[in-house]
Amino acid sequence: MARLSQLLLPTEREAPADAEALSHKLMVRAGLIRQVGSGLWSWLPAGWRVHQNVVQIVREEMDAVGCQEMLMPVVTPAELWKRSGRHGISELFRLQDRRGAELILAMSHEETLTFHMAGAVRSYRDLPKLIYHFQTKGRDEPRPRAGVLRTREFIMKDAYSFDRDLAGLDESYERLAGAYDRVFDRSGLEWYSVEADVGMMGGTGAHEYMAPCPAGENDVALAPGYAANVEVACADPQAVPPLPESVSGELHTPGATTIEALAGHLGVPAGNLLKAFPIVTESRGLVLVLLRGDHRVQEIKLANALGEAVRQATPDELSELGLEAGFMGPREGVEVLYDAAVTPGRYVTGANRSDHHVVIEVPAGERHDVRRVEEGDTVGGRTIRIEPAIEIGNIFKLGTRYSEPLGATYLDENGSERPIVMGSYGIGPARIAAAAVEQFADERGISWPRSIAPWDVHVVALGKAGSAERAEAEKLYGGLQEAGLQVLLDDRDAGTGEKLTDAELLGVPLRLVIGRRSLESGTAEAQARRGGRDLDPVALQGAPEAVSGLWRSLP
RNA sequence: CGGGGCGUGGCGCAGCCUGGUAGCGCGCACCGUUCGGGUCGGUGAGGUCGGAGGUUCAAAUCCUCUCGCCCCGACCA
Repeated sequence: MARLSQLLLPTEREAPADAEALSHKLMVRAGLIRQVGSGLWSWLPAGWRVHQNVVQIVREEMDAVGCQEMLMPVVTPAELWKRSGRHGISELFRLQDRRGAELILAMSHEETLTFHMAGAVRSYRDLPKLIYHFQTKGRDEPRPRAGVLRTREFIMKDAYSFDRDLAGLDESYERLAGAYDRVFDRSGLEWYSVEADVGMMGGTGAHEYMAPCPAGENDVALAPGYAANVEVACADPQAVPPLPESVSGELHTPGATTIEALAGHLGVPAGNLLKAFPIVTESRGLVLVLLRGDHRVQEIKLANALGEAVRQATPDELSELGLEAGFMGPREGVEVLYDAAVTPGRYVTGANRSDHHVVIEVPAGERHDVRRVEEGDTVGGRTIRIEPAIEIGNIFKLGTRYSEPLGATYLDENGSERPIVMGSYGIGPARIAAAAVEQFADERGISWPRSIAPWDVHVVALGKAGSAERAEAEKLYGGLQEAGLQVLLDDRDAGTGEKLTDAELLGVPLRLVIGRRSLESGTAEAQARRGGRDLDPVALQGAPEAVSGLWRSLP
């Protein structure tokens, strides 16, 4: 049933006042989604059609590489998560049943599936296996945002691979990566995959699939032939001229507590300064990370370089060691760590004394790449740019992170017991829908790629109820449906402007208008939503075939 | 978790500072009009002012507590 007169499609003239992101505004205005609570959203009929279209594409491509669909519950015994060590995660929703037994809402399903595999897999002959499901995930996000982009409950396609060794995992990983390429190509999005952080929990490789758009929460570093999340990106820094010899010794720098102020005061580029970033780790205590003044610490790279979690030092910890914010520099008794971009030479740094800096000679020695890459850095001579993107999928080589604690093992040819080697692979259909809105919307509204659009064709019937235009539109509606097209008919008793405006807001790829004017020539006017391009009018005689062809020619 | 902001008919907002029986636009219902870009005119319905407590003759407005929501940052298996 796709008559607008009867459909639940509450369009709005104005966006919710608190909406910021384009996809948030448009998806609410177009009647696709409605908010229930913070990070909790309902999908109205038209929105759900988009979501289901994405789901179907994912399903087909998963099946095509031999991935088997099943279903696991959301409510899960806490015991499984205690065994894997994930019960302590702060985003985990916890609950109790009537007897007081502890349960959780699954954030993903590694534990549950590994538990099943532990029981089902005995021999290397049972491997490999590729399994997936679509299921609701619960994540008590500290800050849900931007409509459906980051929510506390959402549907995810999560797949898992089970192999006997790393070589097998590599094969499964490549196979899923191929399926992912096809999913995102078919979704009509602009996308790319990037190197990603594997996290502190081990894992041997990870890629994220990114859809570039302004509302994206991730920053991606891009150069021809290079793409990486800035959490892990590495690049060659831009050169800076050496510090002029005229600047030397101890410098009186009253109030120059920021890099900008200090560089301005001395009249030298920020790259001549040495920034001190105090951190604390479990095993090392306080460490002064030293990097060029024009650079910033990338805390994930730093944590990976140190092999342990990192936090910023508190003011108390600093004053205990006689360090003063704004005038900090290397000093005896404090461990230092130099960023890789700090080449040996002269730099201005804090003198560990109020209102004073000092020029020091930095020697050659151990370096760690812990800085965030900057726009204008280079990779193999090619310049980096940084853009925001939405993470729409990820693939991750888990290894034995879950199989070991959950006892998922198999016997090899020699009869020795080995842990199963796993991979995990996620896709968020809601994010694909939101990314499509972000990427293709114009000032009039959404412009869906035809592969995920809620309908293929939007037929607008002008004229008043009972008119010849309305009757012809009804006929066209029926004919197009018989030709296998998904058709939405605007049969409301509304004004022309309202109908056309709503059609543009909703963003169905092909719009056909039947009005008095078009009837005179026995045609329906056709317009492609993408670009608002007028197409040749379609003769009502034989319209279904012509429209099918037209539709296939659209993006 | 830190910072900022907002809760007043379905949506968007004013009123609050300076207390005195709640208002505007859109939408909605009905009548007429119009019928190729949110047409025009008329009539009308709809609100415990997020909640609780307090001050006061009187609270949307002042005070206390509380719940909810948004934005920036931190965080993000």
